[in-house]
Amino acid sequence: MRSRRRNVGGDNRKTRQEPFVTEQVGYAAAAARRRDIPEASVARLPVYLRALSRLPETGHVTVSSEDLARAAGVNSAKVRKDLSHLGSYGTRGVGYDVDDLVRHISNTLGLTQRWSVVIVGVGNLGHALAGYGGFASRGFRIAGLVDADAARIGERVAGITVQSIAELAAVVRDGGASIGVIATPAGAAQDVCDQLVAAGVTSILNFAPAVLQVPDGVDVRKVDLALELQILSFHEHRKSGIAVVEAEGAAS
Amino acid sequence: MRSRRRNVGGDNRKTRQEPFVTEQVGYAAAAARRRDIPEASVARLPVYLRALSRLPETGHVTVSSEDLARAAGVNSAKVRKDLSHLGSYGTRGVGYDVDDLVRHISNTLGLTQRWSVVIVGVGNLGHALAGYGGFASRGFRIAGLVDADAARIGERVAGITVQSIAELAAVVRDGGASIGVIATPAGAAQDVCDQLVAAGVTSILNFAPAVLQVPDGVDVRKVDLALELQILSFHEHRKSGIAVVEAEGAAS
DNA sequence: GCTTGTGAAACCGTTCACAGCG
DNA sequence: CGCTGTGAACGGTTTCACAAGC
Repeated sequence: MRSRRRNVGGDNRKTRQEPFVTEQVGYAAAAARRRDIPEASVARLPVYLRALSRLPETGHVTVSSEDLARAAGVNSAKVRKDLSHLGSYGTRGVGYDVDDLVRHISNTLGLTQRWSVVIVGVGNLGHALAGYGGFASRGFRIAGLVDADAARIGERVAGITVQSIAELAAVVRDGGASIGVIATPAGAAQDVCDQLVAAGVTSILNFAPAVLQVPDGVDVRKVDLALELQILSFHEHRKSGIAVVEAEGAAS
Repeated sequence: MRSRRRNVGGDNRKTRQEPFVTEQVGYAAAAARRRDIPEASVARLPVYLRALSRLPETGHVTVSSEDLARAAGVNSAKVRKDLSHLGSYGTRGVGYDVDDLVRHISNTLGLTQRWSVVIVGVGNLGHALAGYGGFASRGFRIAGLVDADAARIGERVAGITVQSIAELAAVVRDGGASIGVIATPAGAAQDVCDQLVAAGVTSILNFAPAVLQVPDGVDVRKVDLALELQILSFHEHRKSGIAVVEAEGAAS
């Protein structure tokens, strides 16, 4: 079993299967079709899903790319391109069937199965994450909370008892966790990351302001609050700079 | 020098001024030069800054693009391209002066001035944000915490007294806040956003799982936990799909 | 020598515009 | 007719490769 497999070129176009495939033996074919969805599209699918989830309440059975685009804050060409990567599930002249689309996007994102998540670090942020409703509501299960601080072990957070980081491998194994969330200080992040990977976690969501090294086959996404603020700072600064330039331009 | 198109990558902003490339000395020229740094580069500058901040401790006075690239988790060509947007501050055959680079990046990002931030919503996440050290340590000041829940008003969080959302405009004005952080439930986000904009906030960091509409000139960045998890879910799903495909390939 | 700075090429994502089809 | 699906054009980003210069 080779583990290295990134960025596979769309070499083999499998036969366009019939539209009804759900979770049958068409699994492999579905996986093959799913193979080369651009990352940028993948990142928008959850947004579409959220927008779609509010549509049935308003009595909509179908939705046009135009309407969905408005609800998702993008343009309609993008919606159509993105959805075309999942296959042709729209009806020309009509739009997309809402339920159908929800099902296909959910399938594509792998949300039909329940993923287990282990959260490392139960400080301010770890607490907030453990209590975050979006975890449970979108089918993610918290397999465990671990922390390096002995004083925190045994504490109950969001109904879960905090365990020692020494138990990490056991928590991952017993809870079947494949996703790890790092909510530790930056200094501990790489070490925690290594432990997560060693325990078998293959996807990591990193909240620590640190660059993580991981082996091939492990996906990392980062969320960095200070970075976001600094980017906004740049734009604020630029805006005030432009104001100066415009004032000088007007004065001359 | 080259005259780029005035296409500043962001999502929303108007600023319909002509190219007007001034090579004058001083603030206006600096602002003009700063005008067209690609968004992708801007997003990496904070990462470089963080990597650089740990270098003096190890006795480094200069740093090569190669070393900085390693510390930042990117490649050296990218580092050089990015830094070239700030001007030519490196020395061929030697590298970049660390202090110099920190100063130039900080200037570019507007981190030489202290920005004030107002946080709306003091739930789990709001608490975590208020207590987050990265705010203060990178020169951001919390101008105030506001919440719509009457039961929370008066509560002290991270040394700051929570005020009513009715006071938002006053908090923004008195605190000189130009950045707003939305940490409310999704349903309240657009309303809060409108209030922030009305109060004069021109940059928003949105943690609520909602698409925000803002007028031109206001920058929005979003941080979406559920979305990040769903993207990881996709990759987990894809990996297991590939495992299935490979197993079937081996079996046939 | 070594490392920066930068055109040029390759790549990727977005937008346009219209053919195709219900 | 209306809307999807998509080839083609476009624009931004990354990577390459090497000339410039300490």
